[in-house]
Amino acid sequence: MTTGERRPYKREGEEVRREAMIAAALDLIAEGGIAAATVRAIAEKAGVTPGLIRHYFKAKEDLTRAAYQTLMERMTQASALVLDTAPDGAGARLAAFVAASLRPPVVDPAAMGLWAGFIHHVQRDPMLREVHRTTYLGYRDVLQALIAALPRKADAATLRAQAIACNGVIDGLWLEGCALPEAFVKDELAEIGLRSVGAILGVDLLAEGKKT
Amino acid sequence: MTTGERRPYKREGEEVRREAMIAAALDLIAEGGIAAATVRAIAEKAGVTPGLIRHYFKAKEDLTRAAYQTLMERMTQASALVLDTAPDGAGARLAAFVAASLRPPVVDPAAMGLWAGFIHHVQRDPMLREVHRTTYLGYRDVLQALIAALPRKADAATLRAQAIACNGVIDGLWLEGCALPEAFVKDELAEIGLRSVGAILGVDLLAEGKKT
DNA sequence: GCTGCAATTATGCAAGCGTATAATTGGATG
DNA sequence: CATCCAATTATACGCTTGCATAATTGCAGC
Repeated sequence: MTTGERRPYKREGEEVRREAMIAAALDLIAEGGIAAATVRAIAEKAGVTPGLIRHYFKAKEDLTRAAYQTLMERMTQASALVLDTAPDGAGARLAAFVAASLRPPVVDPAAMGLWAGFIHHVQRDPMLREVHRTTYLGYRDVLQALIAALPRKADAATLRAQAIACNGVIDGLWLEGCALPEAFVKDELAEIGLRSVGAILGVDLLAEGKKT
Repeated sequence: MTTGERRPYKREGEEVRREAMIAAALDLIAEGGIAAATVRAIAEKAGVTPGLIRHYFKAKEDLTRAAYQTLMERMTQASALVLDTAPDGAGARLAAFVAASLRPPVVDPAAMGLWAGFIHHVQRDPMLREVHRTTYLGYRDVLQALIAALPRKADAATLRAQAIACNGVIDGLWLEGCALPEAFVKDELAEIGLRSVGAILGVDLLAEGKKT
């Protein structure tokens, strides 16, 4: 029989542990849904014992909140990244942004599962709701700025409506690509997205997109 | 002390009980997410004892499957209903269909929560996946038929791409309306949807929609 | 190298979960 | 109105869950 030795461990800073726990939680939710992200499973994946979670998050709900915030920040900076390496020209930048949103790794069943898993909490928890609102509107503002940069004339109200519409196309196509990946051939969604956004705005984005 | 009397009950047909249990499960998921739909809670809401659920569904997963199928059938026939009362004329029918999809009661946070709650299961359970696939493609076919009826000329490939695109706009705007209802004024989404679908197809749906 | 304290592990509990199985009873049938 | 079976209830079991609390230990500062 074993001598009941206590598990050895290494001390870490608060930040390191919190991040490990959040990452573990997101991984588990992506793999097996919200139900798989139990305190014990998160602890194991993060390489700690369940008790430590309680030490850093006073309740599991707090960890959930932190995980959602992290997820949203990841998404936001992922789309910002595309613009860093985008070519010059308003049309080309918009085209790159749209196309990137409709191809892997953004189009990814796991990402949708992750996002969907949080929806219930977002609808009920005012804090999560605020995170959601801020992220959504922030994303739309980026899109609206790209649209505004196009060489056209458009008043503010039109601009807002077009940004909402383009955001809607992107989100909808993203959703369908994630939910039913085998229903579309490679790059089909990106092409449809470019054509649709172009039609809404009255410009030819497909030509711009083909350049990249 | 009570005399431990057994709860009286009324015998019902299989169909009645199954439907009651499915309805109870959907209600609970809509109200409190998947986690709230426990066997005991479903039984209570359906007016029976937990054991009876096992009598009609050999496992909880079977009830989940039946509930998802029912949800999808509801949605399908809800959109078909709109077309029954739609005015004559291809453009007007399409406009009515689009607008109805972007207004209550179709745009409804609870419906989205319900839908999101099932996503994880849909991604993992081949049977649910098939139900999803069939429903999605069926809906898109209806939309494609409406588009095909427009007085324009368009080849099959273009038709398919446009149907996907229009479906994407509708789904995306639906999603945003459900997720952030207060971010849009009344009928704003429907108007944006009509304008966008019209732009994609090269027709003026807004004029058609205004008539109703 | 000792000391102190925060970081970490270990243990335990009450509640709720899905499921199995046995005991009852409603109500159609003759 | 007695019979009988399916519909229904009742009870219990083994697991897992989130959470509380107590015991340990790594390691920085002296």
